[in-house]
Amino acid sequence: MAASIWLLKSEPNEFSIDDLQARGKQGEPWNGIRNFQARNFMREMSIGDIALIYHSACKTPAIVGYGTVIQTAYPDADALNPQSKYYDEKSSAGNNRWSLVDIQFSEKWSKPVTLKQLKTHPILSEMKLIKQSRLSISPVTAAEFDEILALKDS
DNA sequence: GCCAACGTTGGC
DNA sequence: GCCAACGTTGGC
Repeated sequence: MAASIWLLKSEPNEFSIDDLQARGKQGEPWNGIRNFQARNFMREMSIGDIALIYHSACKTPAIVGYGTVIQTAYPDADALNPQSKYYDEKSSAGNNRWSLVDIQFSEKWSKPVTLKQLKTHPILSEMKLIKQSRLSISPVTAAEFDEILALKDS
């Protein structure tokens, strides 16, 4: 089966694509997702899936490159740690509500595809990212991915 | 910093 | 199980 394509948001102040690149081949645990829809998408991810990286809450929101899924969903230990800002009192070792995947850096684009471009594009303006703006992880169709790649090379 | 959108919580 | 209140996200 062909790899699926996803879009993962991150705030560059917190964790940017440069930080992901710096992690090298060990990758980064994509922790702190506390939204059920986003979590469910993570649980559908397979090794080798493409993870577009979108920078949000910054000067120019944009898709800035992509990574690859190198570890499928596993329990998020931060949910069980009262010291963590991602602690969830409703989770327990036997019933951890939250999961995460590991993402490895693949490529940073010299020409990011901006939110403005997406919003004005006939196909990309229909993306889940745009339609459901607060969702931090969303699926991307093969057709949408083609259009995104065309824009970053244009 | 404002505020619209919207997911989650909790009282009933 | 409804829905008002609340909290968070994220573009502008």
